[in-house]
Amino acid sequence: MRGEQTPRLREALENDIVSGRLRPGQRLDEVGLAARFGVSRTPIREALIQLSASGLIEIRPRRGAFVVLLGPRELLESFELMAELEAACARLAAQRMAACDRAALAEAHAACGAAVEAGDVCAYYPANAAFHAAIYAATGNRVIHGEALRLQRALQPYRRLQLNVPRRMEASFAEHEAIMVALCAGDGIVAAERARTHVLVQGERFMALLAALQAETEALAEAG
Amino acid sequence: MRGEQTPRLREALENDIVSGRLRPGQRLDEVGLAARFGVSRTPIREALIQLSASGLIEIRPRRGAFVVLLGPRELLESFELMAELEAACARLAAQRMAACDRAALAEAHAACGAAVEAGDVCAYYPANAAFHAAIYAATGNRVIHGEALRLQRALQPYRRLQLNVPRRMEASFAEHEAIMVALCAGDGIVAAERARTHVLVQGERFMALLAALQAETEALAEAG
DNA sequence: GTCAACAATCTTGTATACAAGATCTGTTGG
DNA sequence: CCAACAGATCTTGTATACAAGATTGTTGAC
Repeated sequence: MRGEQTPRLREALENDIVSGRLRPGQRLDEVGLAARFGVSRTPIREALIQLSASGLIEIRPRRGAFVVLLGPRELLESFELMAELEAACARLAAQRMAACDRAALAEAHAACGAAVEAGDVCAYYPANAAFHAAIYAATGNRVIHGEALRLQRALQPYRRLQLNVPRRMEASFAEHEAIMVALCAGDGIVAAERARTHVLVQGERFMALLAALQAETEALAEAG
Repeated sequence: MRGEQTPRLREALENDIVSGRLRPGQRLDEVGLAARFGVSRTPIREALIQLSASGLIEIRPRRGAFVVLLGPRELLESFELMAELEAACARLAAQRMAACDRAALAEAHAACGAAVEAGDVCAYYPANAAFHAAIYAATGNRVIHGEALRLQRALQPYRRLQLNVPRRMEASFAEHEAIMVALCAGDGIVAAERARTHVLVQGERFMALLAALQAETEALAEAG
C-alpha cells in the first residue's frame, strides 16, 4: 500500500453519508466496505471511529456501525446548537469582518442568488453551505470555524430534505440578504438574531418533514 | 480478553491528560501504552483516534500522537468558543430551568462556596466544573450539553494552571453568584452576558500565564 | 570542526489470524 | 400454529505479522 488510506476512506464515507447515498439508519458492514475500497478492515475501522466522533455514524459495541438517524428530539436539539453557533459566528463576524471576508461573503451570496434566479434547488444546496461557511470564516476564529463546519456537515443529510418546501429557497435567500445587511453594517446583535432565527426556522420546518420521514421509516421497518 | 478494551483505555488516557499526568506536547508511544495497559496496539490506536477527535491529542501521520499543546492563538480561540457556548447555555437555561435543575445548580454553587471558604483550590476545580456542567444540563438540550462538556474537558489541562492567580477563586465564585442570580430571575440576556464574560476573563487571564508556559516550554526544548 | 549522506533502528500503517459475542435458522415442544 | 431453544453462521474486537516511512547515529568529505 502506498500512502495513508484512512483519510481517503473517511472522506469517501463522509461524502456518501452527507450526499445521501448512505441513508440514515443504514448499517455499515466492515468487510463489505473493506472489499469495496480494496483495503483490509483495519483502516475501515479507523475511518468509522472518526466518523463516529464527528457525529455522522454511531457505533454500537459488538453490533456494528450505523449512519446516524437522529430522532425528532435530537434533531431539534442539534438545530438549536447550530442556531446558537451561527448566531455567535454572525456576532463575531460583524465585529471583525475583513475586506476579503466581505468579498467572499458577497460572492457566496451572489452564487445563492444565481441558484434562486435559475430556480435550481440542487445548486442552492452547496451555495447555501458556502454562504454559511463564509460567515464562519469571517469570525477569524479557526476553532469556531471548524466546529461550525463539523456540525453543518453532520446536519447536511437532513437539510437535504428540506429545501423542497415551496418557496423555501426564496425565503432562505431573503433571510441571507437580511443577515448580510446587518453584517455589513457591523451590527452584531441584529446579525446574530437574524442568523439564529434563520437556522431555527429551518429546524422547525423540519419537524413537519420529520414526521413524514419517521412514518416512512417505520413503514419500511414494518415492511422489511 | 473479556470485554471491550477501547472505552477503558480512552477513559484512562483522557484522565491522564485532563489531570495533567500527561503534559501538553508529550508524545504517546503506542507500544509503550500497549505494554502499560497489557493490550495490543490495536485498541490503543482506536482509543487514540477517539481522543484525537475530542481534541485532547493530535495525531500527526507517520509521526505519532501528541498531547495537544494549544498555542496562544488556538487557546484564545477555544476560550472564545467556550464563552459563546456557555453564554448560549445560560440563555437557554434561564428560559427553561426546571426545579430539579435549579436544585442541582444551587448544590454545585454551594460546593464551590465550601471550597472558597476552606481556601481549597484543589477542591474548587471539580466544583467549578460541576457548576458549569449544571448550567449545561439545565438547558434541557442534551446535544448542547454534550458539546459543552467535551470542550470543557479539552480545556481542562489549561484551566488547571489558572486558578492559582491570587484571589481568582474568590472572583470566580462571585461571578458564579451573579450568573445564578440572573438565571434564577429568568433573565437570559444578562445571564448570557455574565457567563460569556466569566469565561472570557479566564481566557484573558490565561494569556499572561501562557506567555510563561511558552517560555518554559521553549526553555525545556532548548535544554533537552 | 561542521555538514551531509547513508545505514541501522524504530515507529507507524496495514493486513491477516483468531477468539468471543451477536444473529439467524431449523427444530422441537406445547 | 406459535414460542422457545440449540446449533450454525456471521460479525466484531483484539492480537500478531509485515511493509514502508521516519528518526537517529555514524562515517566520510570538505
